[in-house]
This record gives sequence, C-alpha cells and structure tokens, in this order.
Amino acid sequence: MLTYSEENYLKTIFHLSLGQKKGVSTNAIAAKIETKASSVTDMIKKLNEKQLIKYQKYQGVTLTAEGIMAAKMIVRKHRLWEVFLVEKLGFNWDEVHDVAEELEHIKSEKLINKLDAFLEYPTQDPHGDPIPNAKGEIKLVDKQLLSEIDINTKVVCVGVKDSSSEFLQYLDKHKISLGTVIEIVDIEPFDQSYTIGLHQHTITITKKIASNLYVKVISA
Amino acid sequence: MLTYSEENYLKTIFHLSLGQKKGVSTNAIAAKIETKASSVTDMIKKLNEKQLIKYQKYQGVTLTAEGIMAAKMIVRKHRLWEVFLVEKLGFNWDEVHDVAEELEHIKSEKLINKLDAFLEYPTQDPHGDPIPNAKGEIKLVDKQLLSEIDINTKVVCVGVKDSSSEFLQYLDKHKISLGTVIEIVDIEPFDQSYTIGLHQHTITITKKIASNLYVKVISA
DNA sequence: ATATATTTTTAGATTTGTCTAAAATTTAGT
DNA sequence: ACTAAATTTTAGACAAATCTAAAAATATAT
Ligand SMILES: [Mn+2]
Ligand SMILES: [Mn+2]
Ligand SMILES: [Mn+2]
Ligand SMILES: [Mn+2]
Repeated sequence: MLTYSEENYLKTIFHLSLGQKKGVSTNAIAAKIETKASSVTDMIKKLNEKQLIKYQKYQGVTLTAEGIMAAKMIVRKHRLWEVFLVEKLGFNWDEVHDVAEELEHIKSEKLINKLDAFLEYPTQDPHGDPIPNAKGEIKLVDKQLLSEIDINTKVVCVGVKDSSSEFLQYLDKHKISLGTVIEIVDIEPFDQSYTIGLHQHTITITKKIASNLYVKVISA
Repeated sequence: MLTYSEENYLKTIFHLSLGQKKGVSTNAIAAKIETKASSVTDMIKKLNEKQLIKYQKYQGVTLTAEGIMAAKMIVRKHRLWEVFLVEKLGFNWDEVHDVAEELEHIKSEKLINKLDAFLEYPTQDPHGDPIPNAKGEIKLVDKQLLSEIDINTKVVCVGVKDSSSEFLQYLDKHKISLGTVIEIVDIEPFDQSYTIGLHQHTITITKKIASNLYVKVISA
C-alpha cells in the first residue's frame, strides 16, 4: 500500500520522465513537489526499496514497470475526478486541480471504475489531457503547440500545457476554450506575437501564450 | 486546519457524546478509533489546546461549540458522499462506509456544497442517518428501535443502528431495506424473538436484529 | 587539467501520531 | 474506609516525512 506522499512522488517522476529519456534528477523532483533535495533523496531510497523506481546514486531515477502503472493509476484518478468536478458539479476548469490533488489519493479501485462508468468513459480531462483507462492505456491524440504553427492556418484548441488558474482565467477572459477555432492571421517577427482570429473577434497574444496552447490543424 | 487524525477524533467524540450527558471517556474513544488509551490522551491534549474540546484530566472530554461544528461538517461530508456512492455510482449500502471514511477528509467547502446541490439536498444517508446542512443543522426524524415496538403494530423501516456490512447484508438477504413495511406478528416471551410479516413472506428475527433496526409506526 | 560551481547525499534534528510499560488517579466491592 | 480493580496519564521509544548544514560527487569553464 502506497502512502499519500509516495503517490505524489511517483506521479511527479512519471510526469517529469515523459519529456526525456534520461533519469529524472533529484532537483527536478524537489522543484515540482516543492520540497528539499535531501527529502527527495530519502523518499527515492524508499521507492527504490519497494521496486517502484530504479535508482543509482547521483544518476537520477527511472520508474519500473510497476512504478509506471502505479503512477498511471494516480493520473487516471486525478483526471477522472477533474471531469466529475467540471461535468457533474459545475466547477470551472481553473478550479479543479487542487481538489483533484486530494481526491486522486482515495484508495478504491471499485470507486474509480464506477466513476469512470458514470462519466461514460471520458478519454480526456477538462484541460485536454488524456485519461489512462483501467488497464493503464493512454490514447494519445496528436496535437501541437500553437507556437509551432504557421501563418494562415486554421486550428482548433485541444488542450493546455500550463493548467494554472492564471492561464486558464486568461483564456476564459478571451473566450478561448477547448474546441475553439483559431485562425492564425499574423505572426510578428520581432517578438513572435500572434494575431489570431476567433469566433467573433481578433486578438494579439504573446509567444508565451502561444506556447502553452495545444491545437490541432484543421486546414492550411 | 485540521489533520486527518484530528478530524477522526472529533467525529468520534461527537458520535460518542450523543448518547450521554457526561464527558466522553478516553477508553471509549480508544475503542472506537481502535487505538491505545495513551494515544488518545495525547490527541486530547492537542484538541484541547486548539479549543475544540474541553478537557480535565481523568474527567473525559466534551466538544466546544467550535468542535461540534467541525464534527458536524465531517459527518455531513461522510453522509453526502455515501449518498453519492449509492445514488449516482450504484454502490450497495453495505459498501460505502469505508470509502466515505476517506472522502470525508477532502478539504473543500465548495466541493461539498456543490455535491449537496448535485444530490438535491438529501436529508438522510443510505442508512437513514440525518445529514447536517451547510449550517450544521440536523433535522431529526422520530424513530424507534423495532425492539421497542409492541405486537400487532405496523411499522416502516427507516434506518439502521448498526451499519456494518454484515448486518446490512443480513437485511439484504431478507429483503429488508429502508421503506420496507413490517408487521409485528408475534413476540416470543422466552427470547424476545420477533415474528414479522414482510411484503410477501414472514420471518423470525432475533432480539439482536430487532434492536438494530429503526422503524416508524404506521398504525397500531 | 584543474579549479569552481552545481548537484546530490549524508548526518542529525524535528514534528506528528503512534506504541509499551509504568505510575497516578478514580471507581467499585466489601 | 480500605483495598483491589479499572481507567487514565506519563515517560520514553519509534516510524514517517520533513528540514538544515555539511560533506561528497559530478558537471562546467577556462
Ligand atoms: Mn490537474
Ligand atoms: Mn487536468
Ligand atoms: Mn458510514
Ligand atoms: Mn451512513
């Protein structure tokens, strides 16, 4: 049985290991979890003992198959609860993360599978992130950052890279949500700011915004 | 902010103090929480510091107004989650308690009030126990134990005193649930066993069963 | 290649909640 | 009222998860 804290470490290591092939560093984990590197080292030893990660001093960590599955189940719970909060309880997408951080640790396989059924087996959470199924399978949809798209392209918003409350509220303010169609009207060479056409209006967004919005190309 | 453990102690003290006017004893708490008396003493000191209970050495404890409200909010959460699990996710009434024991500690007032609305403000949980509203008010319904009812009376089952899985499964086996009409056909003087008429059949139950079923008299 | 900076680990302390064993207090029985 | 039994508290220990400060290992930069 995993503790609350062990689960948070596993999930964090899982997320950090996605973007790279090398082992995840102690400091990277410490930064994400907002703890000290020495605390990370302690926990790493424990997870290594439990065979959930592979660890060699000073070389960072990688998840074992068992560790990956455990991490995926936590991500599954987190994202299913987020769907529940938005779809059933009427939360806004910027309000669900912290509550889901708690709910993801509730230990009942039956609960999560019944919740999954109740929500009609969603494949994505309110931020466009994929929800692992009961077997841990993740259906990856192809998506790109808006910042990688060329001028004169029509795209649809399918997710956010940053799901902080601040960023999501920015999107709300500009009426951008998942499913919103965006037309790239202009890209300013000087600062890579994008002028984009939305449903009714045209706005200019910074590169920072563009590189946190996942989109899918509709037409060139 | 209360810890998981502090919340469990408060809830336990609340339940134990309902049936009596004196302070709740250390041993009674230890038995309910399944811990040692010395651990209870330690926690009691902490809750006393926090002004959630009143404590005098060797004299047991009583909740303060603040402690009562905190306890009620935990009970509220526990019972609302139980309703959710049964009504929305299709759990049986004997499967919900342990999961609700975890869910009751999720810290979000917004969550619980939205859940309350989603469930359409239920006043009772799946075991017939009252659900405190957001202000902590509890709507008491009058009910008696079946063991207190006279012969030749028609009653309706409105709750259970023991909500253990074993007892609830016994009731399921005999097709007794909340709302079931029960007619008291005979009471055996020798062992106080009851012969009761149900919808389609007649069964005999022990005194132990009768003293764990809450009923409301329909007619004499 | 060697010095410097950064990262990671160790050593030792702290907090929370628990335990056992022993001492203190209260309760009950005669 | 006195003694025995039960309850409650204290003292000291321990495991989990964290921290600070110092030491060890690795990475970087000239
Ligand atoms: Mn989230
Ligand atoms: Mn999400
Ligand atoms: Mn319950
Ligand atoms: Mn209940």
